[in-house]
Amino acid sequence: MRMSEGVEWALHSCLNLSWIETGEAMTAARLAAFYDLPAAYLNKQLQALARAGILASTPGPRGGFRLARPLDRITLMDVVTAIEGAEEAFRCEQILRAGPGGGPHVDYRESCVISQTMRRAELTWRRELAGQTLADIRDTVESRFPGTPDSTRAWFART
Amino acid sequence: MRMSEGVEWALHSCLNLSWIETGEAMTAARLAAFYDLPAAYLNKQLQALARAGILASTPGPRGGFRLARPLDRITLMDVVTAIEGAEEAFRCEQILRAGPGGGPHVDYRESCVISQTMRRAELTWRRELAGQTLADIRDTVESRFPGTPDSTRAWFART
DNA sequence: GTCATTGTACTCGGATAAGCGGTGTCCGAGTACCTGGGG
DNA sequence: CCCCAGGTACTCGGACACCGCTTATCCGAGTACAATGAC
Repeated sequence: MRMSEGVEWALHSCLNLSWIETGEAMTAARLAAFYDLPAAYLNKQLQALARAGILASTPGPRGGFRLARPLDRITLMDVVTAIEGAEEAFRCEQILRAGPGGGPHVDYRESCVISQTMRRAELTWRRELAGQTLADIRDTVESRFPGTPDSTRAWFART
Repeated sequence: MRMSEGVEWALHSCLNLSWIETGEAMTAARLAAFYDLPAAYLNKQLQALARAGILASTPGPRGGFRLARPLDRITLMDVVTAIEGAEEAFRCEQILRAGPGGGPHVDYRESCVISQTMRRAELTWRRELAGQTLADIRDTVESRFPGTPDSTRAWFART
């Protein structure tokens, strides 16, 4: 059970977008160059964020990606869902249905105690992710590493 | 990000093992027949549980699998770890290292705020899983569906 | 000088291949039981 | 009748194919800008 590494890329790229905010769009290629990532593949992930309404994209020259809304309205859950999809990690295949007392019209995702418990546990995780916004992350970073915004801006201005 | 379906099989099989407890071992084939699962593949999952010390296995005639310890000492986390492995879902690839201010000797799994937050969220999930034992599940099932232990025993006695 | 038109370069966007882990299967090592014969 | 040896059937255990998803790449659609020429 492993989460796509695109999630990490997306989170870092959103933070970078917030630090270089100039009203201008930033291309996927430049965002990729910052961490030496494959540009076309990062582009694919950013597309997913755009489809989810987290980023806004504009094609053509002077085009690229921008944040579609402020960081305090983007939760970690939003980003994870955009990249990974909305499906849960534990999926009850309802094997009880094939068992002795199994009926074809029972929804075992609801009635199976194992399914309930696993989903409840996963829900606490999702709630934790939904409770953290990218603004929280940004604030913590700026508090611990105050030079980050400036140096990031400088890097993108230089290249 | 999807969890192996073997986790579901393993959890249900452990409960069944607790209900048919007779001092005798139960073969993977019979456990698989209960839910109409591929026997050889379920066997593979049970092997993982045995390696993790959750089940005890004995080969040969009259062989099979038994619970290695009581259900109240088997947590959901134990089973998930046995099947899925101990690695975390979110793995910080330390892309900050390749960035402008990145140093080769910094452990970004520890210092990166994104990594910290993602891991903390995942930890709440793991803690939830570790706080639930299979005995809790069994008690809830027996409370809601009192006939389950008997009917399960009966099915295995019949076949 | 101003405007329209054409051409060009650049960006996202989705369609298209490679790699890898989960899924599924198979046969061998080892063990308990059964069978047959001897004491 | 009891004991022992050999054979047999059964189980786990790990090695071996298969498949779908993640990873990675490429080219086309569309747009803004620049260059060019007409007015």
